[in-house]
Amino acid sequence: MPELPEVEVIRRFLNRNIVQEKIDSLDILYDRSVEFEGDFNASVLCGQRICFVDRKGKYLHLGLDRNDLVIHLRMTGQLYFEPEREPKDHIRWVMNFQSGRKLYFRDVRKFGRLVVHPKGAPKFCKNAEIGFEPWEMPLALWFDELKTERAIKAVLLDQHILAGVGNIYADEALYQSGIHPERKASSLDQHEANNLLMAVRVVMEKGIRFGGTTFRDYLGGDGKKGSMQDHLSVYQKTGSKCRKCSGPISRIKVAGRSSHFCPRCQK
DNA sequence: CTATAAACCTGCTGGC
DNA sequence: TGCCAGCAGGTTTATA
Repeated sequence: MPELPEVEVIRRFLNRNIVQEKIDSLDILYDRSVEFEGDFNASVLCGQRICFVDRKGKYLHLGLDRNDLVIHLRMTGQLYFEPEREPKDHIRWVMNFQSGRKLYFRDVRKFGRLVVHPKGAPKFCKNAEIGFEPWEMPLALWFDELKTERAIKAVLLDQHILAGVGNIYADEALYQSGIHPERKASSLDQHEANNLLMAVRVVMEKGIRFGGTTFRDYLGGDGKKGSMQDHLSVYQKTGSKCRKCSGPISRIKVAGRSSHFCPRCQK
């Protein structure tokens, strides 16, 4: 579900709401939704304070006194307090704070994970380092990463290169910069590469500003839907008119994902 | 190195 | 109304 902008909206919510809170307990309702990187269990969290709420790409990183928590919402994960006005089915874990507040994790498809790490620099991706935030990626390195035969969209979606780009914002950034999703990454010149990275930054800033994109499950931590879906140009707009040339938006499969683009504006 | 599929899961939609 | 295929914002692993 959520890409960088949606996770950032949730991060800001958590940052306002759970920093300095002390954990009392973690109730695990579905075992596989929680993993432990080390020889301990949920009871280690008791009494620990939330020191900070950070984010790397689509991963949330909660720093505790003696552990680090990494949360990935995958496709349908949601985090919120006060479930009386939210669905109360599909809850996978509940974090109880000593203040009495409860943070709920709801996840219909059960792909999301809370991973408890020992204190230190937690690993986000499984077998490799996670890539740069779009705003921190150096232009020269970005251009270097494009020296591959892969489709440009596959590179955009690769979390080891850029962190946080998913299917929606990849399609939007490619549209904004006039680049066809199937173009070989190595065929982009310096100018196109720069434009594309700038487009990623702009479209993500816009996504954050509008509170994220809600097609089905996404909710900000306050339980509110985002409105970025009303400001998209191509994603999920197959057949409707291109904003630039009025031609129909196409949909094809690239890198195993459905991809939406304007055949006339994106070469 | 790259590309594709499958696995992990459930629910919704559209066609017949 | 019922059934079934296909699809969904993601990541990892296996296979070609």
